[in-house]
Amino acid sequence: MDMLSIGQVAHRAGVGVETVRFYERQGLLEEPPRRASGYRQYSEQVIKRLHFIKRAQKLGFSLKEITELLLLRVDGQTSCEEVKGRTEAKIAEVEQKLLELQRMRQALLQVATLCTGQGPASACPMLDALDQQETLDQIVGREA
Amino acid sequence: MDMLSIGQVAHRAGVGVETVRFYERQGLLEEPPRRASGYRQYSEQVIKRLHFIKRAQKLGFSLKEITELLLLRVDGQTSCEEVKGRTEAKIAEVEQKLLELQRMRQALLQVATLCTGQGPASACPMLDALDQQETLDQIVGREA
DNA sequence: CTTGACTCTGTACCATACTACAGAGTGTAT
DNA sequence: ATACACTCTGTAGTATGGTACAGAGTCAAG
Repeated sequence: MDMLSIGQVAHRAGVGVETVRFYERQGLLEEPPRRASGYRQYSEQVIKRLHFIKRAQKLGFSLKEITELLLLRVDGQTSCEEVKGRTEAKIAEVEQKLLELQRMRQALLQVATLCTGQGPASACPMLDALDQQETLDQIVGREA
Repeated sequence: MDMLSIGQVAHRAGVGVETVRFYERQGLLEEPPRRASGYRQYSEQVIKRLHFIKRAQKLGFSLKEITELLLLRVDGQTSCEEVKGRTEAKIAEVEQKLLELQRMRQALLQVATLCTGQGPASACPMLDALDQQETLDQIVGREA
């Protein structure tokens, strides 16, 4: 099994070398073994880990949340039940984000229909809507 | 027309005093006239402006984007069409995020069904699945 | 006229997620 | 053996959207 340098890892994962070290400091990547010189030596595994991180980020997870997702597998202390609990909490979180985004989408769509797409911006009905709380409050809802 | 102090403005708009000054520095609020003492004097107008900013933020616009929206209206050159275009771009952005979250939700749900909720984490079928990232890759999809 | 709340400027700080050095040592191809 | 790319640690800077002082001056009520 041949080892990878940090530069090779970064290149193959499509991130910067500094990012790899940053993730290590943040606890998203384990500290890899070192050569006598102190150079980090990675196995192929870390590429997959980096891909996982990037995907999760695209889905709106913060690095902190991703750390938690990763801990689900690493932490040998936790029981299977706890694993299930965390996963379900994460699902609830995702569903909450989905609801928020769906409401945002509705608001944007409705606001967009106001816009005729003609005339100067000074007379744009959409900007007017943003100026008058009744309109947008109706659309967006008036939660805290 | 009576004038408002920065504290009154902040209170009525539901933001902090520091936030009002911050928005001024960022160019989201015009520099208001001052009293002899240097105290800022605001008209009612600024309350509307602040509401506009908060509503646009709720729709997912960044302060920079909001600045642009505000400039669009001031600039007689730009058309309503441009505002519509920006809104539609924002809608596309939100819809993309929705798709990604829905896929993540599916992945988490499927992974959660593997978990019996019993026994130690070392024997958790879900963790096994997560250990072999191919499984999750399959579920989540393996785009760039 | 004093007290306490308010406001002023300027700077520093919080979290998030990197990114860019400096200055030193290392690996390798020719 | 020497050139040059690579890596090391540590620190500092970027952008976003604020928040929190310090130290000075101001306003309004009693």
